[in-house]
Amino acid sequence: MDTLHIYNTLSGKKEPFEPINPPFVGLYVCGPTVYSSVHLGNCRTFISFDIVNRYLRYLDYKVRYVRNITDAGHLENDADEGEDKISKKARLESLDPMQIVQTYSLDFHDKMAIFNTLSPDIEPTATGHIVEQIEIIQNIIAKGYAYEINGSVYFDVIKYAEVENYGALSGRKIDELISGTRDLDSQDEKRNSLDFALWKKASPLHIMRWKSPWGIGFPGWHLECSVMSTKYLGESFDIHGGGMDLKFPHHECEIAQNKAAHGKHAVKYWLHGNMLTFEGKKMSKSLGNSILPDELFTGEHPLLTKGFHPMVVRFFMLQAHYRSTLDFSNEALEASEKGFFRLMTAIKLIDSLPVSDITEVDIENHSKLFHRAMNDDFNSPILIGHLFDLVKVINSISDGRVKTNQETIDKMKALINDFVIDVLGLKPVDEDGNQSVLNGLMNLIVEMRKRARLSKDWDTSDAIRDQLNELKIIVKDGKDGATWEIK
RNA sequence: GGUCUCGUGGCCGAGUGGCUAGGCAAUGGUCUGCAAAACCAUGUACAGCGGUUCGAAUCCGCUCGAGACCUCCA
Repeated sequence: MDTLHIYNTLSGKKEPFEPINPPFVGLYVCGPTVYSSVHLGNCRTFISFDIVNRYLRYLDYKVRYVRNITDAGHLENDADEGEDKISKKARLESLDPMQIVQTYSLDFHDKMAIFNTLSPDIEPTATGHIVEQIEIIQNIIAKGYAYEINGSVYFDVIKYAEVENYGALSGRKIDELISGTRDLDSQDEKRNSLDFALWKKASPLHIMRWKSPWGIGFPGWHLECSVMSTKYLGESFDIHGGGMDLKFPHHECEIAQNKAAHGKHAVKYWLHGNMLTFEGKKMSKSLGNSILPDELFTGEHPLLTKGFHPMVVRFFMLQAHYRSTLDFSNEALEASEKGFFRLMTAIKLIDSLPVSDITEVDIENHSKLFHRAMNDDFNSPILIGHLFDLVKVINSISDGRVKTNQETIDKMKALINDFVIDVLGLKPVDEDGNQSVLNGLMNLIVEMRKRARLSKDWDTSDAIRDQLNELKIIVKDGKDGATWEIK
């Protein structure tokens, strides 16, 4: 593919990417609910869309990337007594909800930076857009697609479905949805179990509360994305992304809200990233099989044999296509780790390649294949496959088996920079004073000194100790062997 | 139960009608004091059965298995 094609969930097909107002591109991605630490599954989605963002920018589109922070309105469940996740956590820990929000927003940003994802251009919060959310609710009520009851406002899905296709995105049919609903909870004040909350009345327990025309309450979860995406990207924008698990009902509700309020579907291309699985099952907090980024970096987790560098984890994720599930395992991570370092080692070789007058390398062809891979719905695993073809070429040049000239080397370097550093967002890792390497080295030196001492080779033993002293490393001989520390 | 997706060689994972994906692991070789690295070579992989076709991992049907969504989830 010579131009970018992306898979649109709405049509179920790969479509040529044609922005509404080129060269501008509006990109909205559903961000996290900040009531606990992000786990690896969450991170995968944001890394997937980081690639989308990066490649669009590489193609010189003027991207406005909006990713929200859900800091209110996300309910524990759909029942009437459903409690806001953040509100609940705050109550349980006797904290102000905004402390929870701050703690986990910082954690989220920290992890996104560690994974080398680019920051969104705008990162709006639900609590910062209460006024806009109230306005759109009033609008939807005025259009007749929402009703108030006991201080809460619900979207009338049945009425909406009479004129619009509710389920267009997720491929669901309204009749099947109605018959398929399980709970026949008589407590439910909604007209139909499919209806979803636009505004919820706050119970006395609920500490996050705002004034509204319907009394004290808080906004429904689905609403914020409709409001904030259109506020910052316009009533029609190009790409809306999110995890596959948000397709229904979250994104379906977003579409319904937008159509009810503005009479049109806001989004041109819907993109959905697939799940990270563990032993075949979706990694999620509720299943208790989630792994936190820090646990993976340090290896401090019962299911992990060792720690992995964030760039290795990123590389691992990019070796699968964003629309496929990816199964997490120690073995798979270890394979990626070796591959990643093979790639990085080859890249470092470029600067010291022998230069010839002639070239046997068709760098333009590599470039073409790289572009073709990414143009095909951001196919990063194919790109990585092609990168390893180039790795082989680089190593062969280094070994003197293949000849190439300076011009080709320059182009190669630029190409690697574009695709590895800019598009895939991978960066070399080895230079930042790796503690485990230091420990390994010191263990080695201490062991060699021990051997010298056992054979009463005091000259060698003392020379090692003195030279380490000069490096500000103190060796201390104790009863149980030597220890060391940095002065 | 309903809707949908997936099942690729030891592992991970691309690929949607004919052309070696790739990484890791494995085996043989070149190189090397020995290793490592690198390079070269090596895999009757497409859940099963049946069908369509000159030709199927790829399309269709059935069977088996796994998963996702239908309730909060990236």
